[in-house]
Amino acid sequence: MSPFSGSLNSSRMSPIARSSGKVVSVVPRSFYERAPDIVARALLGKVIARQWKGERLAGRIVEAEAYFGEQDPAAHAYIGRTARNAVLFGPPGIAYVYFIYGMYYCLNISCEPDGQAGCVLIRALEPVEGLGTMTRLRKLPPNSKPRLLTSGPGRLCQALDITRSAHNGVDVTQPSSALHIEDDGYEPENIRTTPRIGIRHAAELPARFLIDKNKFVSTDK
DNA sequence: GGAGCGATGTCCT
DNA sequence: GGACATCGCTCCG
Repeated sequence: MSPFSGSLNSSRMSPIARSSGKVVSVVPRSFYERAPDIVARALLGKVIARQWKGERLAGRIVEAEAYFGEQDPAAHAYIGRTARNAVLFGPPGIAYVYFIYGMYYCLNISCEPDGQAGCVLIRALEPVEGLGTMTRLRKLPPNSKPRLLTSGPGRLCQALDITRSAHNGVDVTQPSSALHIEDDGYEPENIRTTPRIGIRHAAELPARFLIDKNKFVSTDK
């Protein structure tokens, strides 16, 4: 299977790089203007790119969860609009970063049209570029297993130095953003759907998507 | 390898 | 004052 099928004839995506014959485009806002479960599934295989102090850090999305709007008891939007979750009610394609358990950040991308809440939680990446820097940001010893870098929502934010103060509200559809999402044409072969994990409310909903047999997912279950 | 648990800041009632 | 979309460390087998 060609890793390049998918984006070549997509005129809606503006190419931002053509190194080594590979067409890389930023994922456009219209991509996110859909239901969270559609977007979560479609985000698998896309690349999160982080410009960090002149260096490029990147990882491929291998696991994501959908959170629906005000009718989803597990979603932050469930309680209605507050200062904390305001991003969720705004336009699609914006990073929603929040602080959890007193020590970790989690990265979400807002979905649905402007005015409608909904988002996708990025749960795991396969690290692609800048593994050495990721290892240091994670405070892991050199030569640690790559899977420890970004296999989990808190871990990947630490590995990419993603924080609420720096990244909540960032537009990930702009190539110039220090945090944006790219499509390099990769298409995952087998996508598996499971219940969401790590939550107490509405946990039975099958809204977690992962690339089957990928060793960088947070857990196989 | 799996279950149990503590650490710790922010938001909302 | 409690909940929390986590992680890494113990302790036990």
